[in-house]
Amino acid sequence: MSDGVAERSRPRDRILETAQDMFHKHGIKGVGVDAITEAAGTNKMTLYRHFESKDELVVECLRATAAKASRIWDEFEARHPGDKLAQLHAWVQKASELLSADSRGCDMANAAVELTEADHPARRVIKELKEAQREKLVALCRDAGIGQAELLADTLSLLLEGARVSMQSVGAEGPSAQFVRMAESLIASFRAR
Amino acid sequence: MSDGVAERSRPRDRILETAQDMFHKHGIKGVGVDAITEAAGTNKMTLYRHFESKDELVVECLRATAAKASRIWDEFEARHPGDKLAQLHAWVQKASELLSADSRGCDMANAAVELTEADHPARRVIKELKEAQREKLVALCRDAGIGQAELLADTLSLLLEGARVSMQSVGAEGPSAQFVRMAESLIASFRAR
DNA sequence: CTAGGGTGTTACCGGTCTGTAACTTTCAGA
DNA sequence: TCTGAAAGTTACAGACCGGTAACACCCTAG
Repeated sequence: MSDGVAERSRPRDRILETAQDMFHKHGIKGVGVDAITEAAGTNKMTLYRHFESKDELVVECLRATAAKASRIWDEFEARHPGDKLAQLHAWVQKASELLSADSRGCDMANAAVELTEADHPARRVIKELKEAQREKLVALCRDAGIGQAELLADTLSLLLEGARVSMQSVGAEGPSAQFVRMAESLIASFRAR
Repeated sequence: MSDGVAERSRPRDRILETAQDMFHKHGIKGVGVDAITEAAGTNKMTLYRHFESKDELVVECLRATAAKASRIWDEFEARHPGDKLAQLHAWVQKASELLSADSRGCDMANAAVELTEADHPARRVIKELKEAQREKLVALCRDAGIGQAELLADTLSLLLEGARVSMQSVGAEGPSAQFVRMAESLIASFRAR
C-alpha cells in the first residue's frame, strides 16, 4: 500500500499534513474528510478525536501554513544577517519561486475566496495571519531604509497576491511572468526617492 | 412574496441573473441549483430545460459577467472619445470603485480558485476572457502613448487582481486601500520614461 | 376553439457529505 | 504480563447534492 505521507508519524500529524496538501490542490470544499483520512492512512473517527470539526481542521491547517511561511522569514535573516535590503531582494526571489510550476496560489487567500460565510472561524485567522505578514514586510522595507515603507510593502503585497491568483486564471505565462521585473523596479524607484 | 429578480422576464434570464448574483455572494460550490431556482421564482426542471448542467450554467454566468465588463470599456470610449490617456485614468477610477463596499472580488478569478479540476469547462472561458481583458488594457496603454505598454498593463492588472483578493482576506482597509495612489503613480512613472 | 410549446409540481434516484455510536484491535509502559 | 489509552473498523444517521421522470397547467398563435 502506498501512503504519500510518512508512515511513522502520529495520526494527528499525518492528517494535518495530508489535509494541507489536499486543501491546497483541490480546495477546501473540494475534498471531504473521508478522502483526507484515507490518504493519511487512517480513518474518520481518529480525525474527529483530534479535531472538533472539519472547520477546525481547516483552521489548524491555515495556522500550520502560516507557521511554515514564518520560518521563511527566519531564513532571510539567517542568510543575510543585518542586511535588510538583501533580505528584501531575497523576499522577491522567494516570491517568484511561488509563481513557478503549477502552484495553486496562496492557501489563505484561496480559503478567503472559498469560505464565504462571514462568521466562518477560518476568516479570523486568515485576517490575523495576513495582517502579520503585512507588518513583517512593512518592517523589512522600513529597516531597509525606504522612505514610504508602508506604500512599497502594500504595493509588493498586492503584486504578489495578484500574481498568485492570476496564475490560476491564465497560467504562468500571463502577467505574473513579469513579477520579478515589476518588484525590482519598484524597489529601485522607492529607493531613489 | 418577494423575488429579488424582475418578475416579468423569462425564466431563463431570471435564472441567469439570479445565479450570477448568488455565485458571486456565496461561491459556486456554496450554492445549489435548488436555491437558485427558488430565488429566481422558478423550479429545477425549468433550469435543466435551459442549461445542460450546473457546470454549463456557471459557464453562461461567466460569459454574462464578461459581457457586462465589456460594456464598461465602451463607456470609456463614449465618455472620452479618442482620448486614450483619459480612458486609462477612467479605468483606474472604475477599478477603484470595485474595491469599495463589500464586494467579493472578481467572479472569474474566484471561479478559477474554486474550480480546481483542470478540465472543468469554465476554465477555458476564464482564460479566454481574462486574456481578452489583458489585451484591451495593453492596447489602451499603447494607444495612450506609453512605451512599455505591456509591462504597465500587466502591472496594473496584477495590482487590481491583488487588491480584489486582498479585500476578501483583510478587508477594504488593507493594502487595497492604496490602489489608486499606486496605479496613478505607476502611470506617471511610465509616462516619464 | 384548439393545438402545442413553455412552464410548474411532485416525487424520486443515486451519490456524497459531515458527524456519531459501538465495538475491536494494537501497543507501549508499569 | 497486565492494563489502559490510542487507534482502527463497521455501520449508520440525517442532510444535501445534481439530475430525471411523469404529469398537470397555462397561455398564446393559428
